[in-house]
Amino acid sequence: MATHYNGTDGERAALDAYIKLMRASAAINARLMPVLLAEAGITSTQLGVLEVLAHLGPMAHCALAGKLLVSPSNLTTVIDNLERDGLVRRDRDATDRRVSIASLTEAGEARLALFFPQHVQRLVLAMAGLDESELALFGQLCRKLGLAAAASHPERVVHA
Amino acid sequence: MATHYNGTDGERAALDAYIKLMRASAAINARLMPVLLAEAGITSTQLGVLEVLAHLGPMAHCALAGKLLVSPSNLTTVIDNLERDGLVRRDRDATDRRVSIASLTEAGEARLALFFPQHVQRLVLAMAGLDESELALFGQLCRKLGLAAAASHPERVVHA
DNA sequence: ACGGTATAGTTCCATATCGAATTAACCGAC
DNA sequence: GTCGGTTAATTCGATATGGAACTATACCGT
Repeated sequence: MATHYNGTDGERAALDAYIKLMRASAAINARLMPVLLAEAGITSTQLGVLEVLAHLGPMAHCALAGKLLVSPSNLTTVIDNLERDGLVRRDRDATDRRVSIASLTEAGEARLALFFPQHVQRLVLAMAGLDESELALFGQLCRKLGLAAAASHPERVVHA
Repeated sequence: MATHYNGTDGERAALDAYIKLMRASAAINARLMPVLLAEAGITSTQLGVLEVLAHLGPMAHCALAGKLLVSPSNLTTVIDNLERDGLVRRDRDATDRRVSIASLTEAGEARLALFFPQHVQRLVLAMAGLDESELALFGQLCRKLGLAAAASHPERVVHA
């Protein structure tokens, strides 16, 4: 047991699973992110932005913040840095001038194409503690847990 | 599938599980941490420090950083803030004057005792997407994944 | 005893992160 | 058409976060 908390069984089960969840994500990221930053000059959140824009196309900041589960104010900073580095562009929406549409530049697409395959290689190594069937099961549990948590969290949009 | 990446099956499995892992931890923390900060004035990392000190007693910064998987420089900042708030105390080790021993103050123990039970209550709710047997299984998978990732990461100490 | 190396913390700098307040723009009721 | 509420994004201030450089101390081999 990772916790010594003197609560009910249910409490200790939840606390124990939570601690292991946080440890696992920290351990994985501690392996991946420093290399990514050193080799590609890209931080974790910046990668998230680039990936979403690459997969889903240009998107309003608001929608992007929902996808990435980060605050709008954080997103402003991250996109500032990406724009400064020439990887992302901001355009005002034509019909609603409040919204700012972020999209990948040519340089952004090129950069992503350059480092993403190696990043995935390292990801596979970092996740190698679980075999393929365990990964599938693990993913299902994560998804179930995450969706339930997000659903019971009224302020934040649920994103399937 | 959460990813559209055009890699091998193994790559997509790892990427998919990784994305779900990150989403789940973000969703859980998005539910827990704002409340903790608002009600107890305690951030996520500060809570980690308080918990470790409460369970394991006074500890050198170095050991604390290993337990929490954070950098020494980060820990300096966090302990600075905890010390300013009177929750933690620093003492120089008698035999090795390089090391700084962090320990809970009376106020720190009192504060922890005050908010921790409610925090655990909210944690149980946040984790309620999985039933007790699923939580146990999930914890095992997290642990296996995290330990493997940490073990293959030579720079950082492995902590069972 | 000395000198080189290793280790614990800290400082500094850049980035991330969030909440609150602010600004700009939209929209619905009247 | 205009006013009031709503929404999108930004700004601001505080904390977190990690790497690199630095300081102080310890240790080790000769």
